[in-house]
Amino acid sequence: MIEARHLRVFRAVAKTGSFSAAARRLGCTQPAVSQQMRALEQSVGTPLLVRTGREMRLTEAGESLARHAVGILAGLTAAEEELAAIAGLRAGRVRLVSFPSGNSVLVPTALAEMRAEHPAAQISLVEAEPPQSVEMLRAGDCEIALAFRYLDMPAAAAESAEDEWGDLVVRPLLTDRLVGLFPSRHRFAEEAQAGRPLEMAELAEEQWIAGCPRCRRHLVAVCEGAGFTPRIDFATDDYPAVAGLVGAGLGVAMLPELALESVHPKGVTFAEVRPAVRREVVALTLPDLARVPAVEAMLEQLVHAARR
Amino acid sequence: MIEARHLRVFRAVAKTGSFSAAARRLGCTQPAVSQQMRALEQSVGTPLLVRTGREMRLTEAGESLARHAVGILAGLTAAEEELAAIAGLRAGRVRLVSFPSGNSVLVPTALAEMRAEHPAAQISLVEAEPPQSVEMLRAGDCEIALAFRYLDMPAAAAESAEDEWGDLVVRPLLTDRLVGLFPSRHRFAEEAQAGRPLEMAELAEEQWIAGCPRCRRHLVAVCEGAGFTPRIDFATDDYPAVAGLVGAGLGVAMLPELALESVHPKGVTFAEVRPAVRREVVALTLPDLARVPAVEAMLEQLVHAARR
DNA sequence: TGTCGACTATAAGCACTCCTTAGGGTTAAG
DNA sequence: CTTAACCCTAAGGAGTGCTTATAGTCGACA
Repeated sequence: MIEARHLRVFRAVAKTGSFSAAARRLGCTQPAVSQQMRALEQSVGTPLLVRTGREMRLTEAGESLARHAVGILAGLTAAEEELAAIAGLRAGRVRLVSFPSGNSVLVPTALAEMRAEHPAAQISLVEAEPPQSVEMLRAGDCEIALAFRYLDMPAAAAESAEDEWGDLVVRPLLTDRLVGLFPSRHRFAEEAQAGRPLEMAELAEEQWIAGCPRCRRHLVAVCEGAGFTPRIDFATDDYPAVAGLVGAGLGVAMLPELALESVHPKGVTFAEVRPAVRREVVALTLPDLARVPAVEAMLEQLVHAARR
Repeated sequence: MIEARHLRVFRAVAKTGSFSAAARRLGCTQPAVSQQMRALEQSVGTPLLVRTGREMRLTEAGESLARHAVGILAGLTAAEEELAAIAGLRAGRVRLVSFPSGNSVLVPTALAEMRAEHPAAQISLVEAEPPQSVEMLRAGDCEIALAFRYLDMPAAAAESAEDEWGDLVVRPLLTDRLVGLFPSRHRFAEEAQAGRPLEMAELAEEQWIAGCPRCRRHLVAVCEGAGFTPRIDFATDDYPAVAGLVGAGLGVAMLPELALESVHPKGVTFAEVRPAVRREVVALTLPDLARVPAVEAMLEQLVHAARR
């Protein structure tokens, strides 16, 4: 088995024509070169060099190996340089999966900063809701998945338990509150405008507009924690659409702050609800991927962007 | 520095998708693979694999390295195969330098046997007289040089001293006698025909026809050892020409037996001369080259052919 | 749900490799 | 004849790599 170290030494010897010169070039002592060459000759089974007092010549086998060594060592250094580029963030790819409400503000600013600091990194972005995004992460279809979980849940809700993410690396980004959305003509709108928090229990008779399936399940759980089952008339994972429906007077809704940052619907009044419900937004990745430089840097930009 | 061993292990892991399977394929234990991969990841500075319980996937850096590894390992095995071919005499080149009288019988039969045993070996033949052939050997222009030296020389002749070949490898092939050549009409021809050996001293008054410069010097030394200085009228290194000149009655000569094997001149009578003069034909090579398989085999064929 | 089988990571021990220093022999130049 | 440069060999110490043994984890199957 020819080893790369052998070839590096052999090339130096072939180029300089001397063991001592090769040793100087390689930064080691001459006996080291001598031993390496002997080992190489033994491993290939035939002499490679002719020691003739004054000069050092190659045998036919030596010429042959020298020819091959050029390509092999070129390939090795090319590989090393490419990997060094990835490790040094002069290259590298990160596939990011995010849920829609994260895409509005958080992800764009993080991407902008990433682009500014590491222009060569290639970032791709795909939209997917949490259950699916984690699946993609485990399947190797992305490096980072943005997800969220609801805090302050009734103890009965086992869905958002501690080990929902299992062995994934969890980087908390931010926690945002859920706020209530009412049509401006709604009977609670004026009180909300005045700053009075609404009790969930007061909303037992309202018609509800829900978000994505997961958000919908969460809404049901929260309402049942407050003692009633919500009447859900519409459900869509398009947040602006939810706000639009509320503005049209078709019902009330509860959306995370983050989703509303870039939404300014007409005829909608926001209200704080009690008991407070918070949502934690996190970035997820696999333990090994967390050590990939490009992934590491992207995570860093995400937590930075989350601090506004 | 990426080492070849790393790449071999990495390729096995990438192909099988498992450390254990790679270990089985490589014929070692699983911890060995585990350690090698960790060392490789550390040396390139970024993770190459994603361990996700069930399966083993490559990171971007891993994919990159896998791409490069194909070419690098292909180059390595190509080099190993080519060197193995040279070492196994399925390839290999031997450049042989011989003097003219060796080319007539000895070298052709040796080449024929070499061709028969190792058809793939490429043998080239160049003609040169001993002083020059040794020079070519030292200059790297050939692998084997055929040469000769005279035995039974007067002690004064230091030229053919022990260290004429210095540190070269000397393989004795054969020793042939020098025989006298006389025109058949010569006064000694009849006695020679009867088998009476001629004394050198009897030839003091003859006209001589000499061979190559070296042979000529030797002739002078031998004659002076016998008490006279030869009168040399012609000198040529073409042995058939020497014999032809003798046959034409232009003088006497002394040629090695070997040179006469393929020469059957008309009008020439051979005679044994006293004191007997012998010539030793040897094959020379450099110590390192003596271990090159093709050179080794060619030397073997030469000594074999020398035994008729 | 519990157990079994397969996989990986880690630790300790041992052999081997590799590099160094030290010393000797040879060759070419001053 | 001396010097300098080169190569080889030998011996010692540091490091690498492999092995066995052990623990932990995941998925399958009853």
